[in-house]
Amino acid sequence: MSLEHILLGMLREPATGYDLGREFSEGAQHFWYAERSQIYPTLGRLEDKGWLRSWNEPSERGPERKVYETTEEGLAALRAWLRDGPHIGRDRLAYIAQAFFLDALDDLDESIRIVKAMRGKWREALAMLEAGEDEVHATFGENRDEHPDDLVHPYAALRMGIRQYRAKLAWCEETLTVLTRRLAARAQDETPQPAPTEVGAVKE
Amino acid sequence: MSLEHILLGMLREPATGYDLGREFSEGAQHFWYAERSQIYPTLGRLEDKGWLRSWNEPSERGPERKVYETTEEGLAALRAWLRDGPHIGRDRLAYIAQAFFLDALDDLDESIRIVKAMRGKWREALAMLEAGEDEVHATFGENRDEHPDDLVHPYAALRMGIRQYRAKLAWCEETLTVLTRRLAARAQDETPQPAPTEVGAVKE
DNA sequence: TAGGCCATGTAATGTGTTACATGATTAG
DNA sequence: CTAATCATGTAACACATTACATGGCCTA
Repeated sequence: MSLEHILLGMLREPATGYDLGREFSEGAQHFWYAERSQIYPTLGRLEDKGWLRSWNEPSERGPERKVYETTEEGLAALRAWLRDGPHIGRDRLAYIAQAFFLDALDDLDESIRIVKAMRGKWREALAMLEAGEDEVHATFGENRDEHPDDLVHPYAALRMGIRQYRAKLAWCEETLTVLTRRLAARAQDETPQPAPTEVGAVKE
Repeated sequence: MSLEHILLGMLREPATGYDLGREFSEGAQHFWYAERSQIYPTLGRLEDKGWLRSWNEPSERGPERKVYETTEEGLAALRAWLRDGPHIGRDRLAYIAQAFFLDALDDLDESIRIVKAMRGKWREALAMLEAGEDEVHATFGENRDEHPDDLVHPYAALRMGIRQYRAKLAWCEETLTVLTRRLAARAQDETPQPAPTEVGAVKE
């Protein structure tokens, strides 16, 4: 199960279930998301297995905080999961499915509207990741050879997110070009030709 | 629910649950996957809603085939789903999580091994999509303005897949370069220096 | 005093996977 | 005769979402 291992990875630094939920929803972790209602029971299970330990701490405001931390056994489990090879699941990408079936609308204006909406969402997501990258550059410089050891992998993960969103955005531009040209061509077809010249011969 | 709408889209051409399952597992649909054990009950529900109709046909070999087809109401539901804006779910990408937490191994050779394994899988996936693209080019030419109308959206979906995999592969190369350089630098650090020259002053 | 954030969780429901059950036909 | 492919499905389990419950403290 992936969420378990992701929590093990995150809890090498102690945190509460609430903290983890916030990290997910603030997009600190662009590669995963979980609701708190899923996080709390999972933390309980991991503690039962001995992969996490926990203790209580008073909160500045609000109720007591239950702080968790990965144990040695938990770290071993995380390492086993990492060494187990890439966990590439089958993609379920509803937005590509939408692109695929968009001809059901038979309305290029609608298609264009939807692709532009995608572009808007992905631009926002990319901006967030690029802000993270800028911060890294400002702090440690642009030369990756000089980044501290423990930044290498998190930074690589960030780069993956950036590359993926850029690819999506490039696709939006490519697709908008194609759709717009087609729309223009169709508009022209429907315009009554002032002088048919010799094109008429090819008709049907 | 996405699977329902994807089946509605696919069943504009009549097919059986078995056929749909084969399309998913043969990668004809690179953006979605479902087991037959999920497909059959979903088809039943869609028929109850009146979004699909079905009839039986004898099979060439094997038991009777139950063929489904999208109804007018089903098509309307599909269109509503398409017009509803982009369905961009929160990503759950275990492989990026692995990249992120890989420092837990503290072993660059292992990191490199895992990134190479990712590259291998994605190369295969890309090759399949590119083969599909080649086929399109061979049949309809490379100029998208001249593709038939009903190919436009499926082809755009294919392009998205290709761009995504290319981005992943570019990331693999970038990451392998960084990791290899770092490995080399570390090996050099650990090699006993034959003549420390004046670098010794900076130690600690 | 109302709403937001802190902080814990449970319950019900929805979605997806794995394992199992059944049985015909065909190719090796 | 064995295995693969065709073809249907159910059942048990695992994972994820939405809604609900509780209550203190802080700010506007």
